[in-house]
Amino acid sequence: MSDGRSCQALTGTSPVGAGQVRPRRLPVAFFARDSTVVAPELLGKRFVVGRCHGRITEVEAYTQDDPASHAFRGPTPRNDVMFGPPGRLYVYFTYGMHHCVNIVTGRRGDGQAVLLRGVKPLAGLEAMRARRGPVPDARLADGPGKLAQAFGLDLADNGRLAVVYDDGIEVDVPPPGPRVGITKAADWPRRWLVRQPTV
DNA sequence: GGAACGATCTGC
DNA sequence: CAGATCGTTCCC
Repeated sequence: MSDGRSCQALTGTSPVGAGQVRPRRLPVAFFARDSTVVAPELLGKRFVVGRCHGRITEVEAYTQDDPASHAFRGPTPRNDVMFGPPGRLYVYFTYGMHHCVNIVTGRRGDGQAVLLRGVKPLAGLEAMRARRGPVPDARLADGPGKLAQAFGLDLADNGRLAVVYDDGIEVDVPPPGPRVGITKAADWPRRWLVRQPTV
């Protein structure tokens, strides 16, 4: 920890911490805002679970007044974490076979979250490949279910603290577009993707 | 107690 | 474009 080598790994051409400034972990306060504000700001940030790191490339915002949100009808055993403190992972199981990963936003009691829909793998590629099987690296985590599988996240991780770093990378934040994979309020412009797929 | 429906992915 | 596959939620 205190030797020079661990610092070296965070500088230079390494994909981890490739920005100009020292990587800074996003504080809980970052997430204690409306999901429609937090979501676009998460683009270009680095999502970390153990050794697996990924540059966030696609997100969707869900608020409590959103008919498409799990929080729309109030707290339930499944969505309870959404109403808890910000900065936690809200993981749910769907379609009988997939997990999806959110980060809770807003104040305690709000019922908001940002769905992580895609990241570009930066580190821990071996673990991701092992979990995802024979697919191109670019396809390891370019979808909500794939992202959860690549990072090894499931219901056991529901409510855990989210680990996200700001590497100081400049991201051209695009205007939001309609959401996908839902039937209710799909046209609400609450989906953000980085312009160039290779952030 | 039962039925309908997914914030999806993959292969045909 | 349909099938996989099962937990959650809602209705009776």
